[in-house]
Amino acid sequence: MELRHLRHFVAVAETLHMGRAAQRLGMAQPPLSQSIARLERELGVKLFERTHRRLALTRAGASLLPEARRTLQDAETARAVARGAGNGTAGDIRIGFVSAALYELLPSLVVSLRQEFPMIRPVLTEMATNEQVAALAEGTIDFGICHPPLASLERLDIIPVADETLIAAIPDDGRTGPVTIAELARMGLVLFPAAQGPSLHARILNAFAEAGHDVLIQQPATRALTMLSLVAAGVGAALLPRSTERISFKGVRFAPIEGLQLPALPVAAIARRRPRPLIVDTVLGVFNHSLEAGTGEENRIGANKLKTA
Amino acid sequence: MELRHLRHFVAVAETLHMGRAAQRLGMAQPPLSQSIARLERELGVKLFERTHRRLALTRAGASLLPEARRTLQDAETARAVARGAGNGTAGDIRIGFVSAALYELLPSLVVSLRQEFPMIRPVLTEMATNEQVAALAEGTIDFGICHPPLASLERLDIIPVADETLIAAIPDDGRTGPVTIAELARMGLVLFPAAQGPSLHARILNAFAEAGHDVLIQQPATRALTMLSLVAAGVGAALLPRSTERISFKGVRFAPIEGLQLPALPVAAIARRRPRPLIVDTVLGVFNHSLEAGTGEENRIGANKLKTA
DNA sequence: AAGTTCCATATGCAGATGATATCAAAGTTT
DNA sequence: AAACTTTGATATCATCTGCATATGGAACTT
Repeated sequence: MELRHLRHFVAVAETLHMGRAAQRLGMAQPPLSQSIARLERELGVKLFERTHRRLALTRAGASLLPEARRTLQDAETARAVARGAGNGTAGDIRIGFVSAALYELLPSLVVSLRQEFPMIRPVLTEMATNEQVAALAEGTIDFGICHPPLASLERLDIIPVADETLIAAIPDDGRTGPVTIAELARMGLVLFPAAQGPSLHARILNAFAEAGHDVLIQQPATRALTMLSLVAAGVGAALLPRSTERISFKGVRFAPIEGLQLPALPVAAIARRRPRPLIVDTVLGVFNHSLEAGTGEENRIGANKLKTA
Repeated sequence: MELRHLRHFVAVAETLHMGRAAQRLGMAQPPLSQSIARLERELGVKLFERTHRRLALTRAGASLLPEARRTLQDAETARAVARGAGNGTAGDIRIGFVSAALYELLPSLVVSLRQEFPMIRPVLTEMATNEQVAALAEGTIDFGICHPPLASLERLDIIPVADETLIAAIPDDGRTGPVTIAELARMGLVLFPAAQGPSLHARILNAFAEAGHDVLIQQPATRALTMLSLVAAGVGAALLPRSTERISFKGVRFAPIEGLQLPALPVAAIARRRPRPLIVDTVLGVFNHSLEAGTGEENRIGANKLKTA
């Protein structure tokens, strides 16, 4: 049994007329009759009732029809996916992203991808910036959304996307409004490990020092949710990208920081330099689109226009 | 592109070795290489990376693989369904049933069917006994669960299944326990139309007459839920098969009937006489099974063993 | 009764499929 | 380093499948 036979069967089943079905298939009627007969022989079932000068589906034929249609549809999809993978409009794209991208950048990218290239399937993994660089090097991901600057920027395209503001997540004290730098210093910080972003790490500590406060790092942590959990437990205060504010976490409140000139948190897209799979360029393009489209009031990130170089 | 090519591709993709794949496919290696090359040419995509004396899937190949597998799987299913439809183990079976079957007979049949013949798909329609007879005659259903006796029993196999006891559904009076025949007669009845089961209809009225009570039919109704709704509205009392008791309907209570020798409500399976599609015999067999299996305490219906004639 | 419609059968040809033989490249062993 | 092994590609040929044309036959229509 081959797809051809299923195509023939479906055509005949839909027209119930050998001649017309043959015409639709672009072939003559006799070989079509034979093809159907062959299929019936192989399956050991009559698919059509030939009586009364008219064709009618038998029960077996009626049962086969939807299955045949589905098989043909799948074959067509397979074809389209393979072709699409060739020109970068289908296939898997493995995306690494930092948690700062989780609430705005990533969703808008995924939505845009589904709309524009439904045959592209994003495979998402949250990972820190340095992990992304390593994963790109060893080919584990194709595309990263991370926080520059990067340690090794060789063989990578780095496209600045936006600057995120940092806000504080502090144990809920029942109050609202900003926290002062003195309060933050008193609580101590839950911060990412220095290795994970040495430059930003240093700049944050510097900012405190310049303001005349000495701040203690109570506990390093990597993921946003871990940090929030630690904050809720009263371990200290965390500095997180503003979009994290969307999470409501029992025992934690978010507050802008008063009197402290914290560095902005840059966000960039990274990918291997060319030569790289076409799909990477496609996704970069969609990412660009989704940034332009997303600059309404919903998007708090000042969107630097992304250029694919 | 034919299924053959997909089979070849999947074999090579899974072994990553032309020779072994060819062996698995029962063919020589050279034509397999050609077949793959042909597929790549048609799709316009390289599916394998041939470098390093070893095969490796390209991105396009990796994308195609699951689609190809799925297509082959569907084709296999199509085959199985067609074959199964030939020997009565697959396909649609259109079942008509009276509401008395809704809570015990029908579910156990459907469950057994799913277990024993997952490729058989029951298509269920609730209809009265006389409707079932007509539907069988014109080929709208294949199988019925109804209440004998039937008006025209020509060309039908009738297999007695069980006797259901009738109980009363009366407007909720806050009490529990049985109702008397006098009370029922006073309320009047919500009963099915005589045409829908002349024999039972007559026997019910007779039973009242013999007990010395004249009973008024307040309102004819066909479906169990309609009757319950009318009972709740205080129109009268309904006589329903005991399994209906499972429904809890606001404003209605169920009660056994005291002092009235009501006829039992026979239930039977009906189908066209042979010749008939094999699937009908299969379903009759499963029905039989499910009756035997279901004679635990959960089954209040005394199960007469069903014989397929 | 002749004509029309429609599916099945018969026959022939072209192209695809697969087999055998051979080649080429890369890695392994002696 | 040379011979050998492994593995995929290419060449050539036989076979078979699939489609076309021609024809037959049954059922319904005019």
